Amino acid sequence: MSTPERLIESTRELLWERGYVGTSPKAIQQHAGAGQGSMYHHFAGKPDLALAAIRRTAEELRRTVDDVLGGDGPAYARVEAYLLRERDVLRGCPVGRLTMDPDVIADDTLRAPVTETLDWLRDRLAGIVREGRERGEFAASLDPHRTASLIVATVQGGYVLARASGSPAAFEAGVRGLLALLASAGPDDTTTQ
Amino acid sequence: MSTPERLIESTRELLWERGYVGTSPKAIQQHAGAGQGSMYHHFAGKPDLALAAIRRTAEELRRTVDDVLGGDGPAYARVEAYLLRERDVLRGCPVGRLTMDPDVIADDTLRAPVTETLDWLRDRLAGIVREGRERGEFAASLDPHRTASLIVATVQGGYVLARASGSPAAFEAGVRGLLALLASAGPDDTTTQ
DNA sequence: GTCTATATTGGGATAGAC
DNA sequence: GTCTATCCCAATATAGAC
Repeated sequence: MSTPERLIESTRELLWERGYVGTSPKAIQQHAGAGQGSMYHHFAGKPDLALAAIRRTAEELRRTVDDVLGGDGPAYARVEAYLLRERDVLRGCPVGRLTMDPDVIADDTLRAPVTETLDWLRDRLAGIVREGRERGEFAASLDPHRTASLIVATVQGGYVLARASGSPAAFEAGVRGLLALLASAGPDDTTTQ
Repeated sequence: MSTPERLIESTRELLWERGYVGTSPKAIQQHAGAGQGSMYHHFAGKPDLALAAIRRTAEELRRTVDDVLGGDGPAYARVEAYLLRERDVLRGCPVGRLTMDPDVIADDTLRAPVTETLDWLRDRLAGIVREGRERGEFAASLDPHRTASLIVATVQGGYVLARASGSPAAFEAGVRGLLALLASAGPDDTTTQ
């Protein structure tokens, strides 16, 4: 791998592990096996390198989600596939965790890919819920936007619970709770309001 | 307020705003209007001060939750009250955000109050769901532990969405999505499995 | 209890040689 | 392109005077 590549990949990992504030240029260089001058030759500085790393992580997340959501089965099954997909639960979401980074949130350029990715994810899920509703798989009363927000929040919050308890079980519990409620939101459900 | 008090309160605010990694002793001192020596006279160092701050924040959260959850109305209403309680949404959860702090998670002493608080919160909600189920307010099939995990995850993840988009609306959307599903999980709901 | 002085390491970067 | 030297300031303390 080229030096710029190694620098970006190292930044991605450190950003995931320690966040933006907790990641120093020196740590990146050491992880990448690159010298000081080398890093500053290829990138303007820490924010520039972080931007490249965040963009790539965001792209990768979209591809992964598209893979798991791309089928044409029933809406419930696609949402289920998304929720149950393999994850490195204890590491958390490499995009979502950046929202807790004050210096990322304060910088419009760094923040943009985070905003866009989570917006995209929610809208993608909302489309699937809407489809399911139109096909009569979900109750007509199920709000696609709100339900999609709930799905994304469950995942993001599941990471918080898992990291707090030190176990993926907490993530799993929340996801199972959501799936049970979604399963009960079929078109036959007359109590849904 | 005494100097130790001001130091603890300042640490609480900075921890909430910038996290543990992003909070320096110097910043705390300036925020508290205390000198270097003064801080090290009252506290052993950054971890010691952070522990005092985290413990107090955790206690405060428990009291707040107890206040809103303490009534004796229907289970749904109590959960609703919890979900709709006033929050500083864009600041996020002062306890939950610490799970994204690598130095907190790596230190058992700092991490303990975080683990305990989120465990306690989930168990408290599980108890309410269980009560509601026993009273016939919720479907018998509703799993208390999983549902409680879902509720906590929705809130924690709602903060992520809100901070990503820069608006509390995203938090609200997820919560509304959850409330709609919970409302449909009454005892009459025969589709719940 | 609080202050100032001092110390070590790291953060984040620029300059210029090779 | 990469390396080393250098810079300045912040992070996180300790020591000892007041």
